[in-house]
Amino acid sequence: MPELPEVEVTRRSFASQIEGAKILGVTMGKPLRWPLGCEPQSLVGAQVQQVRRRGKYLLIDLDQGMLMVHLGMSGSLRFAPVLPLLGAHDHFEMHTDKGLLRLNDPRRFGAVIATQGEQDPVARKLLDGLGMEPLDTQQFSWKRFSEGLKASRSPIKPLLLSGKLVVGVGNIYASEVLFASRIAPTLAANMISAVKARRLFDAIRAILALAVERGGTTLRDFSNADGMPGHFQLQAKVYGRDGLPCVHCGQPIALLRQGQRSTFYCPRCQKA
DNA sequence: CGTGGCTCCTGTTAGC
DNA sequence: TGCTAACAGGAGCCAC
Repeated sequence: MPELPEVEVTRRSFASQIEGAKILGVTMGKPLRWPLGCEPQSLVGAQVQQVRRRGKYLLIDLDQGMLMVHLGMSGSLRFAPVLPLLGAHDHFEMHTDKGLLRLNDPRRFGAVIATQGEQDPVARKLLDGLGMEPLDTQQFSWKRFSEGLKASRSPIKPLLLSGKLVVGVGNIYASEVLFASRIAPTLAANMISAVKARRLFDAIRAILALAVERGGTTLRDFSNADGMPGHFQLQAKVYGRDGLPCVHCGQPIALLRQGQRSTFYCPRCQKA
């Protein structure tokens, strides 16, 4: 469900509300991808300082330590003064003096991890090696991006998904940005022309920024921490549209598998 | 080291 | 209608 825009929209929807909150209690449901890493009770008394994001991780800074939250494939956060009774898929809840923060995650690929901070070995293992932040104009530079492409012989679609060059581009947006820049998903990164690489660089920034601005994509059931669905009907131009006519040329959209993930593209518009 | 395949888990949908 | 299999927005891990 959540790619960078959805994670960022979630962050913005509760960050300022939870700032300064004191933790009063923590409840865990079924196991998530990783254990919390500490006794839930040991978090009681800590104070939330700010909520940041790195890639698809939400980083909740505490006066002592840092919570890392990942939404995995099916996770969503809610933050509110009062919430309904815990449901079968609510696996983490943090009670604070400003409200309840709750993670609902049916598939449990998500995680909440308590660390000592960004230098904690557990945090470093997950954060080190992440690529550039595409919405950070300082960090996401054309120079580094084009050099990164030249350094890899991987097909471009799985490279985008890997997060090693640029973070936050998930399976939907990967297909969409490649369609927008008219690049075949199977093309080796180092074989992409400068013109196409520049289009891809621009498309990643533009499409992700627009998605954030519009409140994220609600393909199935995304909603932010206020419970509001996204309004970015990304009118996915290729994702999920196999067999349907390309919005640009009318040719049927094709579907292929790359690394166990579906890729959608137009065989005519996106030639190598 | 880079790359590709497998894996975790549950819910929904496509196909017979 | 009902069962079964395939597939789903992520990404770490392990074997080549």
